[in-house]
Amino acid sequence: MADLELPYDKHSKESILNYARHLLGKSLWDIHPEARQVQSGKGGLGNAVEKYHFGYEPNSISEADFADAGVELKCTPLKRLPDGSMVSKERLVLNMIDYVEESKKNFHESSFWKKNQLILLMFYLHEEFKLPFDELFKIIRLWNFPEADLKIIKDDWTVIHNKILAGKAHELSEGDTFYLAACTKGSKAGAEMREQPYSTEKAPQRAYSIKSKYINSIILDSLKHPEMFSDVFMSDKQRKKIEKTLADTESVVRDVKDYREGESFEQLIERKFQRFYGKTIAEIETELNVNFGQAKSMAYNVCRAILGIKKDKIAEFEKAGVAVKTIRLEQNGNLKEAMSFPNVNYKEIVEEDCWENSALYEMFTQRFLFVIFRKPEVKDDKQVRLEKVMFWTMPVEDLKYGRILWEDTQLKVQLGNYEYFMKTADNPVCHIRPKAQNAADTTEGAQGFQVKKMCYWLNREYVKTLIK
DNA sequence: GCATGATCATGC
DNA sequence: GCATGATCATGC
Repeated sequence: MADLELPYDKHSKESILNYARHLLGKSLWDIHPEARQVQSGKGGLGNAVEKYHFGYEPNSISEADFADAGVELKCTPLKRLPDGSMVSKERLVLNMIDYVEESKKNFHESSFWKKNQLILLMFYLHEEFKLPFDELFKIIRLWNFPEADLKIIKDDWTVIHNKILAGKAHELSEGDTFYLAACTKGSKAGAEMREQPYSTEKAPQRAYSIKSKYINSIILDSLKHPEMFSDVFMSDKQRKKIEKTLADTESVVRDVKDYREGESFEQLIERKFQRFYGKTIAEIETELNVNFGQAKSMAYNVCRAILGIKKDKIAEFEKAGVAVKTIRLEQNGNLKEAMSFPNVNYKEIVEEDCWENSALYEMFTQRFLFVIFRKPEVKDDKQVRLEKVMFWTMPVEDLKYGRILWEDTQLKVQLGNYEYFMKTADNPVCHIRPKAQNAADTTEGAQGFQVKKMCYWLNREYVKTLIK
């Protein structure tokens, strides 16, 4: 198709955006009935939008889709939560990582930066039993990363790059990074392997991706701009809730000048905590003029206070999905308790098709911030001292024990056996134990009858060794 | 009411 | 001291 025939100016990002907006509030089939001839599955919508709406053949070039305007097109699904709000259905998968080629580049030469500096995001609402071609576009906008976020993304890219340079591409994990991640990509997770430059070991094929929590922050931001969305709110109540969420979040770093020379986001956070190491809760409370409140929210409140956040939520932690966890040590350095995680969802686990797509996998591949306290001899809970904080992600070699727990649990739930889940002694990393209000507090099992509530735990000894 | 983070209680 | 079972407390 000759350029002159294109209904937009391919050199102009504004023109491309304006033309994309014809789809806002509509489905592809609504305005391109001729596209009914295609019915391919995954990725089909993106390809069909390129072909039928924008009038060019889908490609797999290393440049952005609209090379002349430097705009990369991405169609990505939203899902509705039970409360009616819309969130990203999944991470946003970008280009494949060629470990060999990428190892030779710096950030600005990287395939990630070349392709994804400016993204035309077209969010459509996923609905069960509907083909994507028939689903409605709800948010359409251009996106480039704000300076403070780009700093974290560069740090993330460097973490991925350094692992490739160290011959450890096979140990990459989504939990290694904050916003930009190396996610597995292929017909079957882990099935397709690729060469890496500094090791003979083959590494699972991975692509750059933006974490779904970060995408959620883009969705929220879009709702501040009426021209970017169509028919998103179901009620005033919901609109107010979103306004509140937007108003209740605050960034740690508002100016990239806050970083010291060569410092990463992670190092900046650790630096801010360091001067409080060894201090009691009461001392930190006095010094910062705050009250940390009760156990459940204490660790997050400590983070907020020390990082200087006045509002409810720490923006960077929300966007990266950092899970803040408290660890309490006895005087001798032993853990007071194992570390608990959300409940086993019996109905869900029997439906999960593989370990990599399981809820437990998602929990265990998060980036964690451990806030570690140590107990003195006195018996006053408030007198625990802040020992240190540390970011952590479960190493790939330990994830296999997560898989063992998941496989064992799924099988037992399928068989209706709710009595003998894996215990501490059965698995070096994780186990399952009851967790309920009381003995009468039960939940529906996969077979429909009421069973005990259980939750996932990281073993006490395991956590002890990893914080050393 | 329920999910979640954390802690208590008991027995070996 | 630790594993295991059970429960408390908070926030939405």
